[in-house]
Amino acid sequence: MGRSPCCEKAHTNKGAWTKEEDDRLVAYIRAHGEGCWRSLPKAAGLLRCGKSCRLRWINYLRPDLKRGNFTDEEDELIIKLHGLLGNKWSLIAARLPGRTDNEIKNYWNTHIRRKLVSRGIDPVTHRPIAGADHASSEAAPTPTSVPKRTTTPFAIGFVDIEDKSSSTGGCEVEPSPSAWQLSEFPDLNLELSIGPPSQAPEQQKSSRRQDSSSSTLRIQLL
DNA sequence: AAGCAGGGCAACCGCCACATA
DNA sequence: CTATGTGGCGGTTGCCCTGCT
Repeated sequence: MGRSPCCEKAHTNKGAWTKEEDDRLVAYIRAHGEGCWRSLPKAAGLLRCGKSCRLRWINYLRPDLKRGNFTDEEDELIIKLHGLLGNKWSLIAARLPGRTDNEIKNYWNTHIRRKLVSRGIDPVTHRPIAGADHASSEAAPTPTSVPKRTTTPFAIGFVDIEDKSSSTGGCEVEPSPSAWQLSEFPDLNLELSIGPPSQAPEQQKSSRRQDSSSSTLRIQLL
């Protein structure tokens, strides 16, 4: 049996948001807070899908968004986190206050990817392109080869991850396919632990799931 | 000045995990 | 235990802007 659509597509607007729609959404969320995205559009008088409202709020309207250019420090942090986590944009975004997963994803695809290539580094594997000397390249799985949204194998073999949150077995700590990455960042001192999310309060509130996305991956870069 | 190409970014789509009835 | 609803995530698309010819 098929899933019911998330909204009545026939009666919803699509495409770019207008100023008026933005105002309505912001006003509604200010008055009632986030939550229940499905019913929000109707309650707020918006002809939009709930998902669309959520995305618009999270990626563009949230007051705590930084916007503007990424700093070099942010660049480097993203690169390092990507090396560890792969395309787990939401996890990466959680470590960059004021930045959204969508923003980081776009930034990665447009800027950082090229930056790495120009440095001679493969943006997927974070290893030197071509002539890569690490002959151990025998198909070491890359971070991005992590199966989509299963229990997240953080794939960090050098640290014990204690999973307090998971009801589904939580974070599998697999033999480290990414252990090699440490050698890429000799100056990187990481503290990894699962703990309470240190993200924006409303983000926490709306976070229902107790999987790898909501488990906080505490990474301290020293 | 006009046309074209490429890049950047907002938004959409489809899938998945979890909660709940 | 199963079916269904909802929220969240990552990948992808397509429009718009800018720079180049």
